[in-house]
Amino acid sequence: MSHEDKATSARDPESTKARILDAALSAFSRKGYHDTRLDDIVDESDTSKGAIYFHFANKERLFLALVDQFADLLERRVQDAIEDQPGGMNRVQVALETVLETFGRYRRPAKILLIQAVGLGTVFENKRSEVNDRFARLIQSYLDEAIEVGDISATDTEVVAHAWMGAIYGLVIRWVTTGEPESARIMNGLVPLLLRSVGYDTPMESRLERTK
Amino acid sequence: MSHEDKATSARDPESTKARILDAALSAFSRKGYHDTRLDDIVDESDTSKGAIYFHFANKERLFLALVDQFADLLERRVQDAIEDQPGGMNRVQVALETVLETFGRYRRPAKILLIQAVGLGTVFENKRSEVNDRFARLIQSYLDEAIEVGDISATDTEVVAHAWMGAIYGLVIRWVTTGEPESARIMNGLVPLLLRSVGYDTPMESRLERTK
DNA sequence: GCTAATAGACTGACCGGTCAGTTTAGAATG
DNA sequence: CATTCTAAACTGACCGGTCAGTCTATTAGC
Repeated sequence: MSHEDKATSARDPESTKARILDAALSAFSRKGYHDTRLDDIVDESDTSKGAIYFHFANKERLFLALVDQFADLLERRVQDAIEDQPGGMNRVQVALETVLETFGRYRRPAKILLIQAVGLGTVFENKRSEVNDRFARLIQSYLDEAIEVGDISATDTEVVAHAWMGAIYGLVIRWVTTGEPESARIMNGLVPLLLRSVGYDTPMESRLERTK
Repeated sequence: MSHEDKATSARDPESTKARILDAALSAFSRKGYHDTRLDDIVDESDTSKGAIYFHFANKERLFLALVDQFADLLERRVQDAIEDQPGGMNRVQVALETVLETFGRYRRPAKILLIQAVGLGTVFENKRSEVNDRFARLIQSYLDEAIEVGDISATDTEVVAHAWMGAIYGLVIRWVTTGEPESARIMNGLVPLLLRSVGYDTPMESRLERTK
């Protein structure tokens, strides 16, 4: 027992930090902020308390790092998906789909942002509403664009954007916790619903139903 | 100073319990579950730790009592508002308006249900999703009714109901925390938006805009 | 109608576990 | 051997929950 017990690959700060973030993601998303002990993260990351406090100022910062990390990812993905889209309502639709698809692909970070970051104190609440507003404003700007282009008629786009975020959150939260409305059903049901809410009947899928 | 200092009406179990619930409502809605100390509630209610534990099994139960209290109120109000409404889309609209109006009138309980009850452990999460589903199912049943009557065409009403709850939550949360979109703006913007999302163009307000 | 007994409501000092954060010693690297 | 990083034992504030005891009201006995 001595020089290099487990392949701890000691001396690779980046990998250590990544392992900590990984374990934190797993633990926080499972048990929430308060029910996650630093020692849980130590165990799961196969590191130590000292390592955590070397890389992060405290528990709160570690948690916030995860939120930021995911918010950045989400924004990047939306902007990448948008950029080679023609203006107007197309962008709105792609933005919505990307947000949904990203939440679907990254369940655990989504859970942290949408659930575990809620109802903690002021610091977290600020961060959360900061991230939230960031995306609401993004959507809002695409909506305003679509209005300018004439794809849809004028409305209170701020309210629309926040309502949409809320609708997405509501369903994703449910899906993340219960697995219930399958992601396909969410995709197929929600996006047209939202688009219709601003009077944009989604093309490329004619309405088949019209019973009675 | 003597026989009956403050109108503390000491020895009135009902009023004591009510004072505790009141103080708990105030404290929890302000600081959240974990940041609220039992002693905060003791101070604010002008009672004692013992009194709290006489009336409630523990901190958790005290909190859940508040959630239940508000959920019951909300359901009662919706059902009262609904009952003398003709079937179909009218009910849907009135239900929506009542939910919104109730959240508006009872800010603090709303904040507890929508924010402070999120991201606490399993017990709370279950309670929250129980309450949430209760209202989603209520809305869903009115929607199904409206479809049957022929007011709107068929859709995935479960997804719609949850999306609507989410949209409402999203805006109310924002309003409760920042005061931002004034409640009038929410009412006027959100309800038509939601109704339009299922292809029901709100009557009694013709669309004026249609630029270009 | 006075005292005693009982129950119910309430008080608050205190206990004891928990955990974020600190410290210290030492390993790896260059 | 200096620096950077990690391990793990340790500290102590903090706070939910307990409980022995007090206070008041009501009933029973005489």
